[in-house]
Amino acid sequence: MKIALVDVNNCYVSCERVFNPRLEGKPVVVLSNNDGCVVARSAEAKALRIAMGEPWFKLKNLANKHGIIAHSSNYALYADMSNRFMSILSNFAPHIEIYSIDECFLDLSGFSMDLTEYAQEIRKKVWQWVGLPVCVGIGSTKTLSKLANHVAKKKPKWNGVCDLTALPSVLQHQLFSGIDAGEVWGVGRKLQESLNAIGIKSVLDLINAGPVWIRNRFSVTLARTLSELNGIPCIELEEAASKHQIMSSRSFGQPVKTFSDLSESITLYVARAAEKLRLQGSVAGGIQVHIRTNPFKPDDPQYSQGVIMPLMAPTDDTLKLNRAALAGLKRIYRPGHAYAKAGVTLVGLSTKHQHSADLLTDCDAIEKRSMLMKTMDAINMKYGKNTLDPGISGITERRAWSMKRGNRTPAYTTDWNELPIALA
DNA sequence: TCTGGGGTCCTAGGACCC
DNA sequence: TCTGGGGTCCTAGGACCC
Repeated sequence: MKIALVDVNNCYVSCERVFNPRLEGKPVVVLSNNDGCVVARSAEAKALRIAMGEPWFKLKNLANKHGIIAHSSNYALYADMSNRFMSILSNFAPHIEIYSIDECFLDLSGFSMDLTEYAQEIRKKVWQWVGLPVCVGIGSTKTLSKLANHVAKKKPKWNGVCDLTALPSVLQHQLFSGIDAGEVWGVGRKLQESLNAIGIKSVLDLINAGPVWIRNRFSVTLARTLSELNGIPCIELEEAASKHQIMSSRSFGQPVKTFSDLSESITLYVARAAEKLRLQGSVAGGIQVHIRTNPFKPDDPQYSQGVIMPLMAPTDDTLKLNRAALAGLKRIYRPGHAYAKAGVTLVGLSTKHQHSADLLTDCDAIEKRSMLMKTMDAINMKYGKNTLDPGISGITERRAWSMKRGNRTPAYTTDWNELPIALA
């Protein structure tokens, strides 16, 4: 097997730079919803040692001192850029797996040409067509291709492409002895700490550990990772798999106290989640509702609760899902708390047509409802999100709980009203 | 003042059954 | 008085990923 991982460098910052070249060469960060914390950093910002996930309010001083430019996140723009990026990649391999908004695995098994040259061609094409800088890692398993991508990104001498399959194993081991085990895909902070404590520091140390011992001391997951590092594929390439659960949740722009404000927000999240559900042709067997206070305010009374509401029959109907969600909210809502976040998760998903109607099912009513949902989705697709929502979700301008996004750039590519206009 | 959102997988432990 | 052992299923929670 030969797998390439193509990954956009500093994705959100790079997307912003496509439309605003003045950001070039400057420290730039993109913030999460509510302008809460840093989710993307330019190379210049990384050089200032700004960490991923750092709360923005803690960086205000540093920002003033170095002229750091912060943008609110603009997901409509990033999603559209991502689609263009993926569609370019699909021309370079028979099978691809879109792994995240900025990463894609390509199956290059059986390709006999010089893969480093091929990967450079990919980089060139993506740069020419959408203006995004990417790096490419190639390995005989997904885990190795991720590791190769890390090398391509961090070490300039590789010039953006690292093909481990073309590297003799002596040199591979030399390379791996200089990389922390924590950089491996699947080894997070906790695992890295435990591994370090028993003397496994580098990727090479991990490769040399016994698989049985790792399985017993840790977990099957880490044992699988170890096999992958040794070139034995354990993680398949998955093309367009359906989601097993669909979540929609948000932190509020300001604390929310009343049941009615909470139910407005829940209704909106149900609408978003149900739309995704219908898009992938699934139905949900249940809906989970969760609410919580702000854990960063330990002096406030804390409350965090969720409940799963099973449905009589699996459905993709926004209004039925919403009825269940609000009944769940009623169960877990406690007055007197300042809620910071709420959300819903659709669970027990299955393919829509797997379900046969029973004697009590009113097929006519279902058919009518299904038309209503299709119409709603079509209108929202054409005129923008939230054009049509269930009445209870509140009027946009009056929502006390809406997000803060102070520095959002226009939706350059997805909204007619925000197209960039070239000034002659 | 101000700390994201959306996923997957595994494990432990309780309920229940025979 | 003495009160097993093995299996399945479900859920909550943790760890990880981007």
